[in-house]
Amino acid sequence: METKEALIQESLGYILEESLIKEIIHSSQLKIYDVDHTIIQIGDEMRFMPIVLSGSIKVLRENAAGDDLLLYYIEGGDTCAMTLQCCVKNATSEIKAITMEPSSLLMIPVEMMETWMNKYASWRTYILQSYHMRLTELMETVDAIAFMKLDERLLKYLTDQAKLLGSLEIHHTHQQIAEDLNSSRVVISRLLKQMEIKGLITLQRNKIVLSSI
DNA sequence: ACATTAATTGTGT
DNA sequence: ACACAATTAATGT
Repeated sequence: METKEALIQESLGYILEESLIKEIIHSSQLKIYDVDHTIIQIGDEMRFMPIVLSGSIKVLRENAAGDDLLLYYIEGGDTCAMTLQCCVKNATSEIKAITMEPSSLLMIPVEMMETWMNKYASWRTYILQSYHMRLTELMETVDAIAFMKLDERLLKYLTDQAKLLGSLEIHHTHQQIAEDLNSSRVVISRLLKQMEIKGLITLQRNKIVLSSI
């Protein structure tokens, strides 16, 4: 197991200046989570901004009825500046975040955010870039929901997932996929079957294998 | 190794 | 959407 310092240096060392790295090491908390662990639940009080050091997490929105919708993913070295933004206002989370693989996260206390924003140019750039990336991904998701049919969205979901986890195999049940896409299990099963007939994928229990990306 | 049960997936209405 | 059948994995004996 790598030390906290090494992990931080490895993922952020190139982007952030030395003195800031020292401060981060000093005031952050390192958290290690297993796969499918809920890091942030809706209504949680936001006292930390997470930076993903390794692994990846998905961010979902939930409606009043309790249906989920996948918004975007956050990979290693990335952060969710939006988490911070949407939570400064009312201090509770509007979204939930779940690990997609075993992941290590760095928890930055929110009170450090403003201090560092004023103090470090590299931090400002980092946060703004992250913010921009999240917004771009969010727009892509909005486009997908507004303009793509479910079968196209499903294919995009599978390829995104494969790219992110670096494997053609996707270990999800049809039910879990349906939840991410805010659809129903039967519909997903049928669409997947069609894709299998077209030769795009092969189906096994708890596992979908992409023929190609 | 076998039987039982639970979870997942497939299909017709 | 619902109901049910079929298949597969997990567990106990």
